[in-house]
Amino acid sequence: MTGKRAAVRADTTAAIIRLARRQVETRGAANLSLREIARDLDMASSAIYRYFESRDQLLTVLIIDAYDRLGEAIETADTKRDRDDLIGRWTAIAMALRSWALTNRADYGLVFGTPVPGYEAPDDTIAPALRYTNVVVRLLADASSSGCTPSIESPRTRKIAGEYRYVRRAIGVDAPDATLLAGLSAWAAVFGAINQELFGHVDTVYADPGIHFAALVDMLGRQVMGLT
Amino acid sequence: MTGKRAAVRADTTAAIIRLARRQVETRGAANLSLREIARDLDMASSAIYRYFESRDQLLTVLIIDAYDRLGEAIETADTKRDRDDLIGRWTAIAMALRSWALTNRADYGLVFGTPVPGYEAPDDTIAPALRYTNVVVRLLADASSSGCTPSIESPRTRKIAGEYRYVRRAIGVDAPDATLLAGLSAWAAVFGAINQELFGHVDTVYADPGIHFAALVDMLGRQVMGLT
DNA sequence: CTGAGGTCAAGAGCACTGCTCACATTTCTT
DNA sequence: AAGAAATGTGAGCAGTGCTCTTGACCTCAG
Repeated sequence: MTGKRAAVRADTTAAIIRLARRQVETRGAANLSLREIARDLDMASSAIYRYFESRDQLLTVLIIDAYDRLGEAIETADTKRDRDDLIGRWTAIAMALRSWALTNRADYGLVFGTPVPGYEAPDDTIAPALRYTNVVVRLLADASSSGCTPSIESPRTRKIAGEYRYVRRAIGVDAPDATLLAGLSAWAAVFGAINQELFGHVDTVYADPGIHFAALVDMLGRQVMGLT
Repeated sequence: MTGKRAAVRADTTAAIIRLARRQVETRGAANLSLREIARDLDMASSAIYRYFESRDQLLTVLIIDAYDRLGEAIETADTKRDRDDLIGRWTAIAMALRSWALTNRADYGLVFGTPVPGYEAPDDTIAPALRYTNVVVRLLADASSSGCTPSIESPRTRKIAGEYRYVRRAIGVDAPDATLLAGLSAWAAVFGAINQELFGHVDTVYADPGIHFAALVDMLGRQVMGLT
């Protein structure tokens, strides 16, 4: 089953991905060139198509890979802490997200940057994409079930109550409105801050964005968990 | 001074920009084609270069334009409210940002999406880029000077105090640490939420993302202004 | 051990891209 | 009206993704 052929094939595939990732890092996804990869590998450009059926599919593989590595980073950050240590887990998750983003800028951009209009993410991206999400959802569930009440209030209107009823079902967390609002808001803030830092929208604002980020995460953690 | 020549030139320039914007909307910035614009305009592809020196420069013009329109949208949302109505201004600004983003997805992606590695934004983008920022900075300044104290606490360490000293100078707002933290965090949350919604990371979470967004903005506003 | 079937690479070629340059045409200025 | 400046043209270069035919190689069954 695993003859010489299969081994070589795996090597070549890995080499293509490696070079592709490097190109995306240095020149952006838009400038990924299959021909250049082929040149670097000393093979005909057409040979690449034995390994990936198109440029888009190569990019999709890169995206799946990125989701997967991100998921793993977030998961290990989470599971290193005691399950009861909610604040510790929150902080670890948020910090892991930021440092993964900083050390894998291209991957982050691929995954969380501008989507290409018309590009429909294939089904095999769904599961990897949910990995990092599930970690924070589980944290929210744990926070809720261990009786945390966030130090914020959710507005009470019919519309909002209905919306959060939907959210509860969608993410499978049976938490009160205020917890959902606080948690989703905190998660959005973390992503927003990372986006701003990585994509250069706050270059002149901070001396060291990491210090502000830590303060932000700390504040949000206390807020969601309701521990002043 | 403004003969036939200049008028025609202005028209052609506008037509190129219009077609370029439409291409970016439907196919993404990566697939912007000068040749196709030329074809649509019934002119030689080389003629485009009499109006824009390169594809990159055309994109830069689109970016500047986008920043400018965004700035205007945010400014008018802000100035429609009484200067004292801090919560009203905050809500108007955040809502205007979201609705601008939703109705100008391509522009939003151009401005806040994945930056191209190696692309250095030219100097003429700086001023337009600051327009929308200045609005929210001014709001923060007003909130601080009218005695709002946010309902959160900033962690107190030497590092954090030092960082916010820097931030105070950088954005020119003489507000206490807690106000800066709450304000910047709220701003990040708004952007994060819009990013997630627009770039398709929460498609299955909300029935109507707008309802959650309104609740989020409301909660953040009260938090920053310290009312309630 | 040999030959069939599957796998892989090569190279030519198509249609597209950004961009340049010499040249023709048109408009503005003097 | 004449010269200068602006504008459009078309050919051409170097690059791209992708396809297709052709031939070589490897693997495995008979």
